[in-house]
Amino acid sequence: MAKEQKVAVDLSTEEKIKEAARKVFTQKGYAATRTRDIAEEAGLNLALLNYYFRSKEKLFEIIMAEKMQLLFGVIVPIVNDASIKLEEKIEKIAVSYINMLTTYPDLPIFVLSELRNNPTQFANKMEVGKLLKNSSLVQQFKEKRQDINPLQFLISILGMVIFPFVAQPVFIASGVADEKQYKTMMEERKMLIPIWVKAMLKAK
Amino acid sequence: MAKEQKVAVDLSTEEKIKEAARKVFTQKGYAATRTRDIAEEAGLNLALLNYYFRSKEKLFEIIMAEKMQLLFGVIVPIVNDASIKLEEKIEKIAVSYINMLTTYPDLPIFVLSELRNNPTQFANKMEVGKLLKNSSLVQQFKEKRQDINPLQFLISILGMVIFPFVAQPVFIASGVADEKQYKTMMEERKMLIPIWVKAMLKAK
DNA sequence: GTCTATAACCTGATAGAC
DNA sequence: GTCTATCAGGTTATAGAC
Repeated sequence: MAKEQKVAVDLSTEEKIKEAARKVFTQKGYAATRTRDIAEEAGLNLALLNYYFRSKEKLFEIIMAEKMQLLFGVIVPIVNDASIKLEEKIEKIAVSYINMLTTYPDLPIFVLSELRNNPTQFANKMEVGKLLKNSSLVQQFKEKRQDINPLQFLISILGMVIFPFVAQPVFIASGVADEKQYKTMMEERKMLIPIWVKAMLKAK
Repeated sequence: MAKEQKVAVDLSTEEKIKEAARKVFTQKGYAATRTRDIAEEAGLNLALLNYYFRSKEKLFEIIMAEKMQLLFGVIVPIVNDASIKLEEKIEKIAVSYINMLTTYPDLPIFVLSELRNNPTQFANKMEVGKLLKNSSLVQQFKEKRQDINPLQFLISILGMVIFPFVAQPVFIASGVADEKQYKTMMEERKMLIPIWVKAMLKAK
């Protein structure tokens, strides 16, 4: 069967290319992606990629910035909202992240593995670091627990929320669960993680 | 400054190539690695790669199998040892993994991102799945908590242990911590994770 | 704006001398 | 076994017709 155009036809050419690039880059990573793959996915000619975006790298940078925004953008408004108390923040982080990652399960592995290759290239997009370090969540945690580095707590929450999506291909391919069961489990985790994290808060 | 040979000179040529391949593949991934990079890293000529390993892909498969063994091999003997009780298993998993990952911090992101690209190609190396599903740890958890899917528990432990290493480049590059501080935090986690996980076990 | 054809370059692999 | 030189094929990017 011949490969077919996968992108809706009622988009501008530029948007068709971006849409195809989002899909292919996210699935295969920068290095394994050929501009031909993107053109084919978009149902367009190869030359149009360079006409609209000048180079593979420029196109990638646009997609990468978008994807980092998507991944980090979920957490920033929550951890920094001082009007939400700690326990509620935890619930919101779990629910928002799991909702978003259910839609884009390969987002974290994409962003994290591309950042491994070029940690500095995108460092400017990562003031996230300082936003987290001085966040309302960190302040609230400090009030509860002076004996533990708040970063340890934050990393643990993120690990419980994000890691299952990073490891999803392993669990599926190894037959631990099928895709549907896995999705159900992620749904369950919206309830489970807040319960577990609250228990961690009190643990001695 | 000219790039130099990075591998000890007292190894066999074959082992020099493997050692270089371990380093370059792990750092950059299969697609972004050029056989020339490996040859240069080994301080050897490009032709020797094909002489000893026939192709880039064959060499990669050898390294990939090694790395999967390293990543999955840590946990299998622990979760399946019925003579160790649940709480002790948790401690052992945290300590063994963090020790190993401190030595090979980029191991998880490498294995997980390569598996994303070819989940089926390495599926045979992943009976790990069933080993975990029927493990002593799962049995022991079931005795304690009939109300929670044991896989949820296992994924959470692994997330707390492995995720910090997957996300290390982000935290370092965003200035949340420097490499030394991060290492200290990982050391602390050997104590912290067992405490937190035990609290999760009792959480209602 | 969109296409075909092709240039310019890169990469994996091999031939053949030593 | 190890090297240099080179091939064959693929990939990004562009030129130029429409």
